[in-house]
Amino acid sequence: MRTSKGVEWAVHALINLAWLQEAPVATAQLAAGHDLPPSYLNKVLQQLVRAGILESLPGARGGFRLARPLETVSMLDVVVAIEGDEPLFRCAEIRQCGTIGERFPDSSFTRPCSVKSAMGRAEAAWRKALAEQSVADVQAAFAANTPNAGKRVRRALGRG
Amino acid sequence: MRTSKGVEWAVHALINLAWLQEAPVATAQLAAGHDLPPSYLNKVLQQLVRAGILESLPGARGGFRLARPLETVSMLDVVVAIEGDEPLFRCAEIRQCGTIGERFPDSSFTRPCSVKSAMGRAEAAWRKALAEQSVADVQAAFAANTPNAGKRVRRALGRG
DNA sequence: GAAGAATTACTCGGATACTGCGTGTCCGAGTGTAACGGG
DNA sequence: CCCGTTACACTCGGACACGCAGTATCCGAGTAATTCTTC
Repeated sequence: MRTSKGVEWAVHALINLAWLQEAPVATAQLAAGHDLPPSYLNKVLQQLVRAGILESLPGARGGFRLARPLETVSMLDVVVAIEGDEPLFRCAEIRQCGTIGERFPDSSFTRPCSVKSAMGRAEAAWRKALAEQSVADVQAAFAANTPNAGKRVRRALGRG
Repeated sequence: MRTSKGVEWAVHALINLAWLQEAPVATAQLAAGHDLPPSYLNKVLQQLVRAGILESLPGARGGFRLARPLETVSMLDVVVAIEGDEPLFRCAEIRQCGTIGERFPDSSFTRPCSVKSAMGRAEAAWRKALAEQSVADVQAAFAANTPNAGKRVRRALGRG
């Protein structure tokens, strides 16, 4: 079990787009910025568009642009946009199957499975921690580590 | 991204083994208990043995047995035993690559990646929640939902 | 010189292959049990 | 009747296929900018 690479790509792309307020950036430029396969990055960005985080502009001089400020985009929003909102732990209800499960009356299974509940509590903690961090926070931490981050990014993308 | 089925199987198997204190149980019996593929369940149980949670007894009348009481086994122990201790989010350090990454001096990357840190905080919360719940707790919750759970399991496995 | 139409170049978007891991299955090595024969 | 030996049945353990989701790629539809022609 591991998160797909798309999450890391998406967050970095969002931060880079935030440095370049307004101006749309093409997939090829963003991909070259971090040595990523352009076509696959494009698919990731499309998922962010469907989630309402980005907006796309077609045609020449087109590209992707932030649909709303990063302060309003949580890390959970990004993860859900890329990975989908399926739960990490999907209970198959095996407690109800087999020679053991059949020994219990159906009324035993009206309460949720205790294994599912335990895993669900941990997953809720994970989601909560993700929801409490905005991508803007991550951008700020990045900027704190590296001087002139915004300026460097703008120059690297030829918009400085 | 989703946890493998083996986690659910492992927890149920551990709880069932806990009802039958001492007596070793063969894979085939545990598998029949919840309608699981025996050979694959066997592989899962082997992983629990390597983690020191179960112990295996070869030969006729052999099988698997708890190596230590479930109070000392956390849900995190089970997840790590099945899924491995790899982090959920593996940072590829793409921040250092490409036209953008190359614009930053190496000294910028002595601090950990902010994206990695953000994802790591959420993962830590997940692990903490898992570590705070023992499998015995889950067993207790299961027993609270279903009357005579232990007796039913022992009868289903022919040890009643 | 200005306006409009055709052309061009560039972009996104989805349809199409490939790879790796989770899933599932099979067979062999090893061991405790039981049966059997001898004392 | 008791003990040693032999054969057996059962178990785990690891080696071998399969399928699906994540990964990666390519090509077509559509649009804005540009160019050319005409007035």
